[in-house]
Amino acid sequence: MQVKAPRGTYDLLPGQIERWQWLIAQAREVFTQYGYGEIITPIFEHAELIERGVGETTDIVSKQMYTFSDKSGRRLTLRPEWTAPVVRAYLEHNLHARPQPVKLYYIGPSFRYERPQAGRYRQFHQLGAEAIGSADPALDAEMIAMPIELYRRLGLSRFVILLNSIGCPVCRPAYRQALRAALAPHLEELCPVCRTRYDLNPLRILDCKSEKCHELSAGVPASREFLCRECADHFAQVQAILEAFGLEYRLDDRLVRGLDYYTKTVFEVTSPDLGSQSSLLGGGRYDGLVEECGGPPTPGVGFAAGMERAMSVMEEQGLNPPVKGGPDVFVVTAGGSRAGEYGVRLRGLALLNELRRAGLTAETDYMNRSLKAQLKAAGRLSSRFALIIGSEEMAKNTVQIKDMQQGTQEELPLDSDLIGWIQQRIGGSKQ
RNA sequence: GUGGGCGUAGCUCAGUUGGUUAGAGCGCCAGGUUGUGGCCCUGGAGGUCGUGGGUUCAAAUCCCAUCGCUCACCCCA
Repeated sequence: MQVKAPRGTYDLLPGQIERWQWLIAQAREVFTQYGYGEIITPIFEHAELIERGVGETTDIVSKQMYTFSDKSGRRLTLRPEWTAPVVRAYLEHNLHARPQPVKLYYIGPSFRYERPQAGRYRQFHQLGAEAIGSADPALDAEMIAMPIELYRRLGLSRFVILLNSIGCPVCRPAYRQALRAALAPHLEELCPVCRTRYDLNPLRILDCKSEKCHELSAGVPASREFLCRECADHFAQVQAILEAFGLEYRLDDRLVRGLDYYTKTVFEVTSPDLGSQSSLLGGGRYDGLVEECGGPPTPGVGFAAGMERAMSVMEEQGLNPPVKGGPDVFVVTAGGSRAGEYGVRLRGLALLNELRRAGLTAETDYMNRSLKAQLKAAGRLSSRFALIIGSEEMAKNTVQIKDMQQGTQEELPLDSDLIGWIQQRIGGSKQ
């Protein structure tokens, strides 16, 4: 048997998961403040939804999907991203009947079959948001400002906002033609992939990393020069709002994004503290997607942020959640759970149970350790108090309570208000 | 799918031109106190040297293959 997590997946254990939970907690708080409600969709969807939603010619659909048939022969796909599933849910549950726009956020795993590397996994986690039903440029800006605010609260700094507009079905054909015209003389010099892109999706030639293609496409016109009146107007407003928010961004002619559904605004936030996969989040507007999925013409905009990427920067910069202390009390039973002292153990366990029911964080030993070793364990857990009970205490109906920080110890009657005594000393925050 | 780097204890790593029972630090467990943690001292457990084959009197060490990890390309979160 293979005792190893599958390639491109990993386990999160206590010690690292606190940071993960912190990220999620902060995200929930920020998204809620911005008026987004959480949505959870299935981890798998009908393959067709993803294929049509994301686009047949994209890398995701053409080579990165986990697609399988279930026992009834349905073709299903582990979701490679959340936008298409969220749009599906929007249509399925008639969310267009609710006040528009519908603002949703999500947190959870996505799957893409790729060779793993720094910041890239086969099961990775995204947190993101979608605002469906409005074409307001304020939402485009919100999709950038909101995650940036999340990063700010987590303590991340040093990111670069890349922005572009790739037009709409009205103006893009003209741009495509211009692009083809500019590249036509060099068609033979393009890489094989780009030669097929030339016909299918010439915009993608712009973000080809091959040196030759990069050179050849250097002088071509930018999509922004071909925007129709509406798109140009929209983009100007997005920029104005970002500026009003005090967010600095960089216009990037080559930012076209690899998913077919984008229209108008596209953006990416990158971090210099990441490896080669430097993108913290990406997103854009998708005014044609709802219709493509069988709904009425409905605008939408969203972003998806990589949780592993954020975690990586947080780790890099030593950004940790506020430290939580150890247990309030560690119950030490002298003589351990040895048969002869079982009465002691039983009394100790009853006390432990009582402490926990009172809302205190309480621990004990489960390894039949010596008194000394139990105290050591209590110290290792940074327990605030050690409550010690042995045969002497049993006889006197008392317990020893030791302050592990001060090193002081006193004896209290068993029928005194032990819990009150402890609560008073750990501060009133616990009930 | 392609290329580079790396696989020795739970973790981080030593291991000479091939040479005897493969080591250290940390961690873990126990003892140094008949019932008291942290520091210190002592001891202990723990390793198919990734796996398979080859060369050799002898392989952790050299060769081949294979698997895994990792970084990069493509692309993206």
